[in-house]
Amino acid sequence: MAYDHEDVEKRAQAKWKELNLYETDLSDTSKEPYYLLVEFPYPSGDLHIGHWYAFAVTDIYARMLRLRGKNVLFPIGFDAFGLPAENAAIKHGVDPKEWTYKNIERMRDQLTSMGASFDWSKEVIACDPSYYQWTQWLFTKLFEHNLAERRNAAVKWCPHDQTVLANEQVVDGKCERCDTEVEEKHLTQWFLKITEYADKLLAGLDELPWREEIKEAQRAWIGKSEGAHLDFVLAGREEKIRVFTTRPDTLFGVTYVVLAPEHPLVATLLDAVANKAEVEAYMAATAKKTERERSENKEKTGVELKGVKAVNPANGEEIPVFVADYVLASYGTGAVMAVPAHDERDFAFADLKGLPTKRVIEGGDLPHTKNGPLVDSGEFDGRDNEEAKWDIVAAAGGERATNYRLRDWLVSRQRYWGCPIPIVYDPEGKPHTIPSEHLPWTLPTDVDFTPTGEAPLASSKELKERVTKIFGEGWTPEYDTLDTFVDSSWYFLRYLDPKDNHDFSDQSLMKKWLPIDRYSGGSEHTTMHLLYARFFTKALYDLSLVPVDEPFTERFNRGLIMGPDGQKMSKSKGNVVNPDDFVKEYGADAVRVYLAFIGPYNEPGSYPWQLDGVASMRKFLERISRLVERADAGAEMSKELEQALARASTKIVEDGDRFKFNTGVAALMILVNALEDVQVIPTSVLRSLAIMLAPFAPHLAEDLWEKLGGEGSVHAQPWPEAELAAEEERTIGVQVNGKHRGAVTLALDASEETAIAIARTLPTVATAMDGKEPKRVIYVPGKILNIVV
RNA sequence: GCCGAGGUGGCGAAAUGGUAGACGCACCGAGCUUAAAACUCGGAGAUGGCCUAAAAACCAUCGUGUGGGUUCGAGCCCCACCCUCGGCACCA
Repeated sequence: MAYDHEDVEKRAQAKWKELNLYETDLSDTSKEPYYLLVEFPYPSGDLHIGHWYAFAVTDIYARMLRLRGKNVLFPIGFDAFGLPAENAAIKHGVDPKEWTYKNIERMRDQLTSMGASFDWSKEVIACDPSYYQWTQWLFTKLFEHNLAERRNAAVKWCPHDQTVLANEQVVDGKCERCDTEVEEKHLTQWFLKITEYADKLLAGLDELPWREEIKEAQRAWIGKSEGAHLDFVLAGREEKIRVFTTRPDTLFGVTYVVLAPEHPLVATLLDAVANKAEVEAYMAATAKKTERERSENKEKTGVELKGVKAVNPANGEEIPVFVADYVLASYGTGAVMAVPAHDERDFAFADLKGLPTKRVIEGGDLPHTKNGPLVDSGEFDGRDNEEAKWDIVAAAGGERATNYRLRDWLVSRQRYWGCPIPIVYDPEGKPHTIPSEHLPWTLPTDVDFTPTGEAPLASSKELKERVTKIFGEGWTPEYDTLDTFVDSSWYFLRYLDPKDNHDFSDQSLMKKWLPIDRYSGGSEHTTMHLLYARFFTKALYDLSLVPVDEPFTERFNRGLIMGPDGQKMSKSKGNVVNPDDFVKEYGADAVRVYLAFIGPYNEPGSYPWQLDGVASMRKFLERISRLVERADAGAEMSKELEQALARASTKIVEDGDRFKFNTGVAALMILVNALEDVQVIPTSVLRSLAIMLAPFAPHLAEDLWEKLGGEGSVHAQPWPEAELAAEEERTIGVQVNGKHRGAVTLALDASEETAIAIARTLPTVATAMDGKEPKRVIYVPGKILNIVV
């Protein structure tokens, strides 16, 4: 009794479109607003299994919330700037814009065909001038408030993609996109000052009810360290070396000082050192190494600056100064005080160079990194190291300092298909924002896409002429474009007012709809997009442009769908599952139900795609359609049926709110199993079943609703709020001496005496009691009876 | 190394401190069928016992990574350890 899923799907989708079911009236005040967000996709052109898992399962929740009477905003858009379009342009000579919009059109169809209930009227497309105009406007606001800055810095460069990258886009020293080893370059680039928000980003996490692993990953990424700045004067010279340390308590144990090879003082001191040639050779050698090579080579290297001595501010001791690449120029002050007795790295280096080790904290073997009483530390001897820490800093003339691992966000890219940075340079080379009347500052089309390391926009004649015409002779354009993560840092604000030509969003709607109730996405964005979006929101909040300082109340990172072999899907392993094949054979609904059933959605686990899984869900759906043929309007509603319905309804709602759709589906199966034992089923029961099925299998549910004579759409019905009747009796376990010995069914108000009497009739209980009388009885009505003899 | 999340049948998994393994996959048996598919019914943690022609039912012991502990009672709480996954890592 197979149903024709293609026909059912086509009819249902046409019906929803005609009824305009999913367009959210944002100003509606009769229902409680709920903003459900899922990360907008890059329009790669084809929906893979990951897209299905992301959108179809989130859609189940959107539909469930609507049935439960919420005014649900469930928008969609496209993160449409980015490299693949440009690469297609380079490879096949197509227009990146055309390529992108063609893909968007295709993906709209695919998303509709999975039965996703997106509100397409709110669609945003990041590469559309009506959108990027406001990306540009927001950038100018950040620039005006000194949160965007152009400066020269050591940056990561991807030689394959021919562009700089943000720190967050470098994974294990490789480009996140193309896996190419990144290089370090010194370039003048645009940065957003996310580090100014490091503390706020950290503090905000404490209040968020997110899973600990997401919060911890962000905390680790921000990497706050509290310590002190201390100055080591150079003996007989003007200069001093400023170090950052988290262990000022060990100051008396410093036996040498180390500068990073890139530290500016190294060059200054070069003429003063006795071994200039050796130092220069070392600097040249380290300059050739990537940061990754340096950190992978645990064997430390370095040379002494002979003839130079630093003075320990605590005791006036003169100690040697080294240049070594185990000290990073980019962290702290680029210089450290070395305490071999209480730091593993310094210990290793001192060991290598035969440098002295001086213990200042009592305790175990060296290097000893734990706390303890101070020794050999002058007036501080005997005090607890932690307790004396700040007194030592004060005595040494230092000051408290905090350092972050987080770096400012590098946002300029030497690529074409991105949002043009809304900046022009005056004849002196000073940057100016482009006034809002000239926004959108459109992306020129007369460019050469071939990557040369030079930004493609530099080849545009039109752009240069445009700048000259508007700003005058001698003014020049900015040629870089923005990182696409800038586009995606605020798209969720635009959904509230996507067509507004006068503002980036609507203030009163933001007040009503923000923060976003629930944001569903991938764990790969934990320290990228999710951090950037929080930063943007906080910055815009401080500029009074948005009413909230955290964008997302709840965040769920979904798991990963693996190949049938349990391995990550990849073409080279040949284990890639194409959802289209399954949709064609079993229907979109079966694939949706399978994805919901595969495992909990609230945990970032990984689930293998079982080849028989979708088929079994299809069978389940067919069993439901067969049930519907047994509908009888005159059949009597029994108490058992009512309870079965109530149990399913309650369970699905509870589990849905926890993003546990697997047990929700199971609850539905239990109900269906029970209904199969009933000869004639009241129509009202089956209608309730159709409504509860609707979030999971929206097309079939619509079809069944019609067959059951329901009015309108099943998706516009109220959730069946059957009430769970108070139970009268329950089967509970009986234990003797804490060991399970059987089960008895008891009235919930049965007395302890009754419970014991009935339990004793069980042979297993009687045997276990061995004729003895109970010494103690634990009886929790409805839960357990434990007889201790 | 540090931080976080986990570890339950052949597989995906379920269980507010109270009958561990719901629900499903795969599997086994039976029915329907000329046959198969589909469908329907039933079974199933392991080991042993009892009864048998054989099975079921029934009974016992063991069983949620390992070892301890708290508790009348632990998959769940506490301590130590092992393993898997994720994050950070020469960050001073």
